[in-house]
Amino acid sequence: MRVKNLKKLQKLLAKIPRGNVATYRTMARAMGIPGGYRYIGNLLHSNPDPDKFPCYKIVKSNGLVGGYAEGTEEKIRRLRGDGVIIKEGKVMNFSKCLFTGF
DNA sequence: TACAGGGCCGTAC
DNA sequence: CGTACGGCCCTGT
Repeated sequence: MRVKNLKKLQKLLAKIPRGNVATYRTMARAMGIPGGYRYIGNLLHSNPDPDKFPCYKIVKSNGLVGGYAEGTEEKIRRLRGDGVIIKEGKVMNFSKCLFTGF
């Protein structure tokens, strides 16, 4: 099992402050895979432990929440629970909520 | 062990 | 505004 990247991603997610979000592109870049944003989605899709793996903190680079294994609405719900304002399926104040401190 | 396909995207046309 | 394709690693057969 090459869960190395998975763990890395998890660590990066843990670095995201409450109320902030990151994009697939950013995460991929932070992992050293600039063009692997799609791969990130793949990892998250096979998310082994949703509870310890806040993948909902990852949104599309255009601010849209994007998809979610358990449903987009659930994702939005969790984001709101983190203090992120979601409207019409997209993150409000996206630039502000976006965390790039990797 | 090898091959082929997949995925919560992004960018370009 | 909508469609098509691209490049990345993992999973399953």
